[in-house]
Amino acid sequence: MSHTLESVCRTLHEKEYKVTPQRQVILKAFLDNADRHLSAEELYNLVKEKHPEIGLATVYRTLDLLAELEILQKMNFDDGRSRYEFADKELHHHHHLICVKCGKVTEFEDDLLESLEAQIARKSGFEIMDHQLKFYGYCDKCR
Amino acid sequence: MSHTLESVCRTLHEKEYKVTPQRQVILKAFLDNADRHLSAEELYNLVKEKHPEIGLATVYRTLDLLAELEILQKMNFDDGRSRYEFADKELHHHHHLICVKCGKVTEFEDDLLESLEAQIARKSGFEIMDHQLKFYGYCDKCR
DNA sequence: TTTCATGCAAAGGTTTTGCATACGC
DNA sequence: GCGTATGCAAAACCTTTGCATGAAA
Repeated sequence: MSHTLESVCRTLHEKEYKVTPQRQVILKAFLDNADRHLSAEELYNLVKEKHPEIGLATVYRTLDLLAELEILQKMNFDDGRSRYEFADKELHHHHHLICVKCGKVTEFEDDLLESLEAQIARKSGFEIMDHQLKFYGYCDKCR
Repeated sequence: MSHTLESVCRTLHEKEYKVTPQRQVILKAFLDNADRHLSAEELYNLVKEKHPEIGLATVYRTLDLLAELEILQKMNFDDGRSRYEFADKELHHHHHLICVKCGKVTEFEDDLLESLEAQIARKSGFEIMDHQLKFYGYCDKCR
């Protein structure tokens, strides 16, 4: 079950945040490019096409807010800027495959880390809440 | 087999980079704190104590060089700055445990991702060269 | 009407760069 | 002596913030 404009607006409403046109426009642009791991500036550039009045700071603030509400997750793919994706808490974790040649980020939809997590918790005394696994290599097209 | 001042200087020499006093001082400070995942500025502050003449830009340039030579690896622990650790290519990979409360980064010295890597390569067509796995949670002291 | 959100510009923090000087080899 | 490395300061880059204005509820 994925996010929709309506479901996110409902969440904003429940948490007593205002459902402004800017937030809706930004969210819609993000939803329309859900697979692209957009950065703030990329999203700003998309939004600007139809809504040049919206400021970059508003995009940053909206992304911050959605991340705080755990609707989005802030990610780092080592390209010097933060990128975002939907945080589907119910879904299994997925991993990221980062092409070191073209920079494309794709997802791999199996988790398979349970036994490793259990082992680490047992051996290290660390209480694990979350993880993030990135693979670097060459995508189909680049190798 | 880990890195030493001598081995790294030898590599610099072989690759026809100059073995300057600044590079040696910076490298020594890094070696003396090999477990701390120092950032450029932290390293600069250490170095400055005894060598106030060394500039921050030189620290950045030295870290860049050592990363390019694959002596160091640039890491990102989501605290807004790059951190570095030795890249021991021969050694097993290790994973990072990041405490979300105190920020401490510790290492877990088993890899155990071979079968997952094989599976991903098979299913996705991605040629995996490297990976990075971070666990977020609470360390011994913080929970 | 009250409170929160926005837009703009300025400031912040990290990293990079230009350039004259210094120095390893 | 040649060519790279350094130090300094300025610039570049991404992100956050202050503040007056505007709009949601």
